[in-house]
Amino acid sequence: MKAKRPTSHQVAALAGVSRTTVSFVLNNVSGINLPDSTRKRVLDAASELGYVPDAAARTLASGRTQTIGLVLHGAFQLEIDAYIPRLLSSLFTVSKKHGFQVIVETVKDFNKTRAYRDLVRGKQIDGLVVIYPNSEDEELSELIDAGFPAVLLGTVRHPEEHSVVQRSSIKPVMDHLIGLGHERIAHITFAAEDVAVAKRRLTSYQRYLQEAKLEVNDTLVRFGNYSAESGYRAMQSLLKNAHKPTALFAGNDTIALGAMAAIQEAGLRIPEDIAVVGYDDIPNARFTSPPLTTVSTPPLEQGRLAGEMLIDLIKARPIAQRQIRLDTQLVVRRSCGAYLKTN
Amino acid sequence: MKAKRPTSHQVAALAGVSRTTVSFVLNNVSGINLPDSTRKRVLDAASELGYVPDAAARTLASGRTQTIGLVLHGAFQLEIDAYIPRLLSSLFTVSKKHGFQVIVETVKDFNKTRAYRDLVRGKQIDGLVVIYPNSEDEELSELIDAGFPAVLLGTVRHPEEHSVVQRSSIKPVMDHLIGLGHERIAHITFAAEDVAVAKRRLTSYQRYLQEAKLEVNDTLVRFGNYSAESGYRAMQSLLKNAHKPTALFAGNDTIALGAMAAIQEAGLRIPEDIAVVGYDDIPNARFTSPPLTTVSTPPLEQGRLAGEMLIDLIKARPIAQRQIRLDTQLVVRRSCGAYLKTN
DNA sequence: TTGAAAGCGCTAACAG
DNA sequence: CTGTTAGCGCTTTCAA
Repeated sequence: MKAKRPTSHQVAALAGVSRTTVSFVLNNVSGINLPDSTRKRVLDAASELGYVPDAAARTLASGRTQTIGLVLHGAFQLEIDAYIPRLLSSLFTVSKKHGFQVIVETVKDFNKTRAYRDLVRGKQIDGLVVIYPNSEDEELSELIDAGFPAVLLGTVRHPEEHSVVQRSSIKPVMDHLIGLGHERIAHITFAAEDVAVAKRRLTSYQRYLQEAKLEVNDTLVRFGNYSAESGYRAMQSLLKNAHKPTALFAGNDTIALGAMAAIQEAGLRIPEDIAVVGYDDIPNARFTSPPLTTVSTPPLEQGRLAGEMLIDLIKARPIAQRQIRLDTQLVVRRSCGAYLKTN
Repeated sequence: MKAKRPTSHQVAALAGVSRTTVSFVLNNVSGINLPDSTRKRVLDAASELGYVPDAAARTLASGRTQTIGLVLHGAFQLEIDAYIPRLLSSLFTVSKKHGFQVIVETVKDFNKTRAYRDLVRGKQIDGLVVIYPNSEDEELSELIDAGFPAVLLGTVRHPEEHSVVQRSSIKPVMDHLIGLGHERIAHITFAAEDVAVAKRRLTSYQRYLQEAKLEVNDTLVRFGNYSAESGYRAMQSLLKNAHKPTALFAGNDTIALGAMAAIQEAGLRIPEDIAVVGYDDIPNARFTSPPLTTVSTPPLEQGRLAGEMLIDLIKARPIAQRQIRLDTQLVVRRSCGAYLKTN
C-alpha cells in the first residue's frame, strides 16, 4: 500500500471548495448551513477519490479517538467462558453502529496492571468498559474519579459508578432446589473469590441455605476456575464426601457441564441421584444431556446497554440511570426438576 | 480527564535534553549511541511525569499504527462458535507481546462490505488477519496484491497468499467410521457453502464415501449455521429419512452437540444407534454425554502463528513460509467407537 | 552525540 | 456561508 491516499486537500480541490468545507460536510457539523449543491459536490468528490479520512490525523486534531477500550480477564474469560464472547459481539455491534472501534485489552492480574493507564494516557480510547472489575482496583477508581467515561459490567463497586449488572436469581435457584426437598446442596464457584460476582453467588447460596435452616458446610463448596475441566474436578472431589450432595448449584453453565460429566462418569444419574443447576443459559445449555436447568442471563442486552451508556457518557449526554439492572430468570429443564418430585 | 497530560516536550525539559533525544530513547532507535547517563535521565523524567506518548501523534508522524485488524463473520462466529474466542485470545496475547493492539471488525456480508477499505484507507491498521475469507473476495485480493500485509486463516485461496491453515483430518474421520462398518453416514455442515472450510469438509466427506464405494446421497446432508440449534434441527430432519443414518459426521463440535440432543431426544442411543463425530475438540467436547469423538484442532497455536507471521510481514522481515499447515488429530471418545464393534 | 525544524493530515477558531 | 490559519504531539531528516 505505497499508493498515496487522497487527502482532504485533494477532495477540496476536486470539489472546488476549501478543506474546511470538506471537513464540515464529512463530519456533518451542525449549526452550519451549506447549500445542498456544495454538500453534494464534496460528497461526490470524496467518493470519486475513494477518500477516507486519516484516523490518526483526525484524532490528533480533534482529541477524539472514536474508540472504546474493553478490559477483561485475559485468556480465561475469552477462551472458556461462553458468556463473554456474546457480550463482546453485541458490544462490537453497538459500537460500530455509533462509529466506534473497540480495542480489547486482556489483563492477567488486575492488581498490577497498567492496562488502563497506558490506554487512557496514550489517548487511545475515549472510554472504558470493564468486565468483572476488581473491587479494590485503585487505578480504575482514580480514572473514574477524574471523570474518565467508564462503564462497569457485572460488579457494582460503588453506587455512583456507571454499571450494567444482572439482578441475581440465586434465590429462585435455591428456592427451587429446596422446594424439591434437597437438603445437601453443593456449590462450585466459577472463579476464585477475588472475582466479585463469583463471590457474591457463593455468599447468596450460603445465605439462602441458612434462611431455610439447611446445612451450610464448607465441605459442600469447591472453587472452580472458569473451565468445564475445573468443574469436572471439583465435582469429583465433592463426590468423595462421606455424605454426597443431592444437588449441585454450579457457578455457571460451563462449570455445570464439567460437573455433569463427573456425575455421570461416577455412574450416578441426573437428576435422580444429583440434580444440577447452572447459571447463564449458554446456547448449549438446552442441548446437554439431560438439558440443563439454569438461569437465563442477557449478555447481548448487557453488551448493548453498556455500549450505549458509555457512548452517552463520552458524548457528555445525560444518563438516565447510572446503574442498569437486568432481569434474569430461572429456566427449569430436566437436569433438576419434575423428575425428583416423583421419587 | 481534563488534566493536561505531559508531552515529550516536558520530559525533554525535565531531563535537560531535546525532544529528539527523548524520542530516540523511548523508541530505542538503533544506530544511535547515547550515553547511559542521558538515557537514564530521560527514562527517569518520563516515569516521574507518568509520560505515555500520544498514540495518534505518533501514528501521524511515523505512519505506523501498531494495530492489527481482525476480520470475522459478525455475530455468528463470536456468539456461537467456541473455536473463534480461543483464536482471538491467543491473537490478543501475541499481539500485545509485540506491542500491537487488535481492532476487531465484524462483517455481516463478505460480499458487500467496506470493512477492509475503511480500516486500511483510514490508516487504522498496519495489517490484517481474516478468518475464513471468502474465496471470491475481490477487495481482499486487491489489498494483498497492493502489498498490504495480510494473513488468512482457515482458507487457502491462492498459494501466494500468506495463510495459516489446518491440515484436514476428514480422512481419518471417515476411515474410522467406515472401519466401524457404517454405511449410511450423514453430514451436517457448520456453515453455508460460501464458507470455504465448511464446503471443503463437505466435499471431502463425499470424496471419501465415494472412494469407499459407499452411498453418496444428498438426503444424508444438511446445512447448519454455526449454532447448536441449527445442528439440532438438521439432525431432526435427518431422522425423518426413510433410512436413518447410522453415523453422523458433524461439521464442528457445536453442531454435534445440537445433533446429539436431537438423537437422544428421539430415544436413540449414541453410539449404539447413531455414532457421532465432531470437529474442533472444543473444551467441552470431552464433557458431553457420551464424550464426543472429534478432531482436535489448535486454535491457540493458529492464532499465535498468524499474529507472528503478520507482525513479521508488517516489519518487512523475511517469512520462512507463506503457508503454515497445522496438524490436526482424530480423538476417539465414546460417541463413536469401541461400542459399535461389540454389536 | 544532540538539536532545530519540517512536516504528518486533520479540525476548529476566527476572519472575511 | 466559506476560506485562512494555527495548532494537535510526535518522528525523523539534516545540520551542527
